[in-house]
Amino acid sequence: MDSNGECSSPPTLSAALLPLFGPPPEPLPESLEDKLRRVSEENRRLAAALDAILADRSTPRALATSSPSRGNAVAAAEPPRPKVRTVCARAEPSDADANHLRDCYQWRKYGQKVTRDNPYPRSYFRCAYAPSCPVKKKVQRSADDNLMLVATYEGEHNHEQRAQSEYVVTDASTSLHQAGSSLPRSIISIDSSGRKKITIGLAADQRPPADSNAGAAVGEIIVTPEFRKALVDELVNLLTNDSEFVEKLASAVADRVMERIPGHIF
DNA sequence: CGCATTTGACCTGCGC
DNA sequence: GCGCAGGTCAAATGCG
Repeated sequence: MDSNGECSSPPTLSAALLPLFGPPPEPLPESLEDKLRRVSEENRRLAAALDAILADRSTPRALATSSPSRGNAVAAAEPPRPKVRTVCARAEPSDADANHLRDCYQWRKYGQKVTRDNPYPRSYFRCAYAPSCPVKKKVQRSADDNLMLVATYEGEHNHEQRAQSEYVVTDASTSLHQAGSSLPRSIISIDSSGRKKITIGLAADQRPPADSNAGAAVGEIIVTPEFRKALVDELVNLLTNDSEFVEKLASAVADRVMERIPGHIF
């Protein structure tokens, strides 16, 4: 799948999922109620998929069994290193002087430093929720764009996330080069009970108004193409091995086809 | 008063 | 060994 969301590979499950991530082939008359029901159903399926992915990541043995040759070799040859990942986020203009990236964890700042290659100070944070949590976070504004925050996370949390939050996940190229457009965007939200919800295909102006969680921190995370590809790969890998999902998908496709047959009576 | 943040000092790793 | 840069510590400070 390329950066435009188009897929040039032979028909696979990922190709079958394409309608979930892109516009429908042709607009069908659909009431708001129908749309809400359809999106809710997609939410439910994707939430289950994400839960499975996260559960899989938290169990190294499961990863080792899914790719035995690579996983075992790496584990045997290299000492455990803290996992490092980088996230870019666009800060609100009103927060132009702030140097903090809000997310679903609680952080305590323990240092700040001006680095050589960047005029903006780098802030150092530790996870404040669990004293034993080894995760650290570095946040620094981009030297090129002072509204772009670059956060580097080291390590993995050994506890559940605590605060509720909602992220608007966008494609890097989209938000950098087509800012202001109404392209479909995905929303991943995590409520206080730890349940994840993904809403696919709703542009910003189509999203439902904020509910009782309006006070929650909202950050815009720009997903790099590498992260996006890894996420898609993992989703495809997981869903391909989920016979129940494949069965339900086939059933849903069949229903959709039947809907389009002229004269079909519901 | 307690907690989070600030900030200068100190520590550590790396290149020369 | 020395200097530099990044990372961390801890006392001072601010705020609710």
